[in-house]
Amino acid sequence: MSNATVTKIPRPPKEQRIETIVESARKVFCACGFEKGGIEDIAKEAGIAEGTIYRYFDSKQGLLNEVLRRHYSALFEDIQQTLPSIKGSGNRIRYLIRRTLVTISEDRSMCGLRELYASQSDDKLPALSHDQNRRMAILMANEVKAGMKDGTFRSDTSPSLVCYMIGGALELTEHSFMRTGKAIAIDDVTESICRMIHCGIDAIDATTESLASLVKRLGHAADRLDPA
Amino acid sequence: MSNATVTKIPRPPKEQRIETIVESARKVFCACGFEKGGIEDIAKEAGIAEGTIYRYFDSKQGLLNEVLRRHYSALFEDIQQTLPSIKGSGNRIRYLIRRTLVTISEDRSMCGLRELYASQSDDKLPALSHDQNRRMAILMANEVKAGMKDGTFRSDTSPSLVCYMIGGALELTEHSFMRTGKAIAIDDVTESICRMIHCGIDAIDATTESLASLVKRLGHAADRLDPA
DNA sequence: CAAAAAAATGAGCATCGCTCATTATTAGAG
DNA sequence: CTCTAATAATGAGCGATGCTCATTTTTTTG
Repeated sequence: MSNATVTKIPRPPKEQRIETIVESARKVFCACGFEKGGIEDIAKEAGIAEGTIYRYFDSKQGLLNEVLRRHYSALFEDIQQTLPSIKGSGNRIRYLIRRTLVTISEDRSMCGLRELYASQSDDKLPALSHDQNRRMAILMANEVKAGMKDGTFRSDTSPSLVCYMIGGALELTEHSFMRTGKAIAIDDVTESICRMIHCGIDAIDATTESLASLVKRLGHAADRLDPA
Repeated sequence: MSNATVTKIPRPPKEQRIETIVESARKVFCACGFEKGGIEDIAKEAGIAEGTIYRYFDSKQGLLNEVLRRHYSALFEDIQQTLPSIKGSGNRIRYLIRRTLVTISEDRSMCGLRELYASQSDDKLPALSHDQNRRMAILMANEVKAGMKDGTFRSDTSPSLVCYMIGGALELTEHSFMRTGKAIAIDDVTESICRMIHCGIDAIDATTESLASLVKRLGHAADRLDPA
């Protein structure tokens, strides 16, 4: 078969092959979802045989793991670079909330995978998505703890529960985005969540500011009427 | 084959057959999970052929739908009976939170299904679990709106976001319960969530104290100015 | 009782993740 | 370069499973 027109295509190095496979998997998963995106499709997209994929990955799930790992590692690198430059627990929490919303907005198809993924970990692997969620939760919990320590936050606060609430708000906003496709009002949502965290929903007769001044004025008035 | 020992077993009525199938499905799903619980297992458990199941249900997913629908319909009937007897938006929200936590604690295996289910609705049916979550969200949102209307809550609150936060806290508490199996401190969690909703996490000890003392002093002052 | 309708059956289809014997390519030694 | 061993790639096919449908069994109707 030494036909003159046949040019031998040298095998790409291992690294590049993995790159091709992961990128093909990402495309297929994003386009079809995890369940419907078959190994066959990924192999075709990558221009290789199915079996080759299994030389580099244990399973379809493992392939998804890698796709998501790469996606998240970029996000976390970004966060870890930015976070130290922000001062104040409250501001850092606000940043984490906002940054997450930006990520959700940026990549709708990937979010679909993430959602699917989070629940898939029935009893199989310690799912990567959980790890990433936990990582984010840890970052937030640290900020809450820091805030409790320096007196910014109440000391009887449960950091994990606060994170659950923030996480829940983000997750359900994501859900809603996935379903409706309606753009997320990032700044509005961020501020709403922050306000909620900081002040709750109870009505205070006046705003906090005027309450403070009211306390002062009433204090003065009381001083005159009833000097301590 | 008219053997004397063979007794003809009459076919059960349609209703009872469905009952048997759904109950068998519940058992199998709870024991093995949705993925690993095969139609074959359900058929065996029910003592019928696989094909018979498909006379009454379109698909395995449809069968799970019915299992969950029945589970939730009992919960919601209970809630709808109890809710009107509770006065005050805040108290009704507290009840909804607590009732959900009780449900989660009561039925761990069912929760596993619910979780799985919530995410499975990639683009298939409008998943039932979402419907139920939405139903609960609507109940809560109504309470938040009522509270905003009667002045209990701030008027710039976003009802849906509040529900997202509560829902998130509940869902992640559920997650944690599912993973660790550690009992949920129902009352503690309920109170933490409620406190968070009402007051946020900001430290206000100073304000609260001064408000309390202020009230006292104002009371004294008022006594002098306007002796009863 | 006979015929028609309804219910139940289970062998088998289709799909899909995954394996492994076979083939192709590369690397290293002489 | 040639021969050989190691490595990579292939794709037919296996096993599992949700689901179908021609056939059989039971019930209802006249």
